[in-house]
Amino acid sequence: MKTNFIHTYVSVDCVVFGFDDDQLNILLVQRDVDKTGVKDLKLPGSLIYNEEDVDDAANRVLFELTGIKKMTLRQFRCFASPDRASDPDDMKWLDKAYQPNINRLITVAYLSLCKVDRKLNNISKYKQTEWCPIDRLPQMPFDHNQIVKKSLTEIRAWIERNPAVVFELLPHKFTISQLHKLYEAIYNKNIDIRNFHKKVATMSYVQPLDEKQKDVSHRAARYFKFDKKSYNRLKTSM
Amino acid sequence: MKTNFIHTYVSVDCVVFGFDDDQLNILLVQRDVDKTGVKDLKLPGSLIYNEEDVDDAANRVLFELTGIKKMTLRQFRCFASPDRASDPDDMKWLDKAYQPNINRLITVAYLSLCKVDRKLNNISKYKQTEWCPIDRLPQMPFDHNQIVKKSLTEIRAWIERNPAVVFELLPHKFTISQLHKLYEAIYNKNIDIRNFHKKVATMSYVQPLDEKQKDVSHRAARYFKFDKKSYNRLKTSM
DNA sequence: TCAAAAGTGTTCGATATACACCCATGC
DNA sequence: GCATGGGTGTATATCGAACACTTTTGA
Repeated sequence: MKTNFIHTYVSVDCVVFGFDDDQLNILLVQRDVDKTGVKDLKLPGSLIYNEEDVDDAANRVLFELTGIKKMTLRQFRCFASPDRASDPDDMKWLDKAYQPNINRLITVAYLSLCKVDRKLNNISKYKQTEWCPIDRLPQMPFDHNQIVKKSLTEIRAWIERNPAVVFELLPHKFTISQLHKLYEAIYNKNIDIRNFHKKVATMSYVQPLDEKQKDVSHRAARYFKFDKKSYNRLKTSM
Repeated sequence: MKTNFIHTYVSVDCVVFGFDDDQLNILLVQRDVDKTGVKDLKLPGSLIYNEEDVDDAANRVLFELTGIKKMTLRQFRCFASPDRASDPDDMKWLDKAYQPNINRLITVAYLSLCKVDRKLNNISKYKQTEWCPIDRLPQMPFDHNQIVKKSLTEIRAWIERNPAVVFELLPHKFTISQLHKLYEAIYNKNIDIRNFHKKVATMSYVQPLDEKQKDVSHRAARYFKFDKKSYNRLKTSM
């Protein structure tokens, strides 16, 4: 019997999106090797445990990263190129962070969404976490840049299938303007604000509150909320 | 250093769709254990090799199955539940087919498409392959039934992103009626034939041939072909 | 009174849906 | 001539895109 079947470690890596009223950001962590002055950022991730499903592993990584128990997440691809972990620096880091002689590493990539103003309970092993604008990402280890690139097309497909997820990126109370800017950032194009108002008006699950902005030097905008129940009612009736 | 990280084999499993002018079918293979009279069908798949990417492994499985070098395929999900390979029969089979003591197995699932009338060059290790209608699937080992279920929603998403792939399920020459039935099977609903004709007429890449059906006991239908060049021109101009 | 962002309606074209009859062929 | 499936057109509804001005507020 051949024994040249792969026998390997498997990891999960998470691309966590956040939105800061201006652009999309991704949450990166600092790799805990000794510093040489250069920043050394990567996607948060972990090898998975023996009795752990990949979804559970992704949830664990996100919990360690943010302190949030059940974050919305979505698996989007397995990356398994034989040479994805062949850079000497990356291999050295694997030796140190996990164990020696990990010659190959398969990873399962996840998308997740997080409010950027959320206090991140950095329970974790990570020295430092950092929101990084998607158009100014550093060079990252392994194939993390490629994973992020792929995640950008996936997030759109996700939102089209499930429009509720965008609200994970906004505060509980938000203005139409915030939602508008978020859509513009995700689709990377201008969206006519008048048509956008109409579109939102047809979403029964985006509901106006009585509350308005305060202390703004212009007309105060109304706050809206996302109503999960209305959304579910709508979706189950289809 | 903890050593309770998973260190495991990884497989690929392929859900190959075919269309027989009536319904969608999936290509299953017979598991080569000694028979007890009961059919024992599963998704075609394989452990992956040391120096092999998962996409390459899926291509290899499909080649061994059909004799076709580069089939259209699409990765859609990693299945990694810790107990997906815990059924005693399944474990016994793994022992025999691969090697002993595979206590856990992670699989990466792929979609692929194949013309059912294609001569399958069964190059392979498989005793027997069988097209099986999707609404009459047998009980399969591991979580293969779950994988197939998930694949049904994925195939729709795939076609919406890339309408060219449906033609992989039809002969090179096909009638509008065949295409119509195929769409009805994929979406599992009736589609008005007059509106369907109009829709097809807007697809510049579906082109009429001079040829018509022969020896049919009704008005002969015109054959059409899918023109890849027109399709690519259209897609790159968008 | 000015600056800055909020909020609002109409028109047009494209696309999707609903719906019914005549045509060609083999038997 | 009849059964079988092939092929066609029109009317309506819906959706998305284009487009500009008035309102509110604080400074």
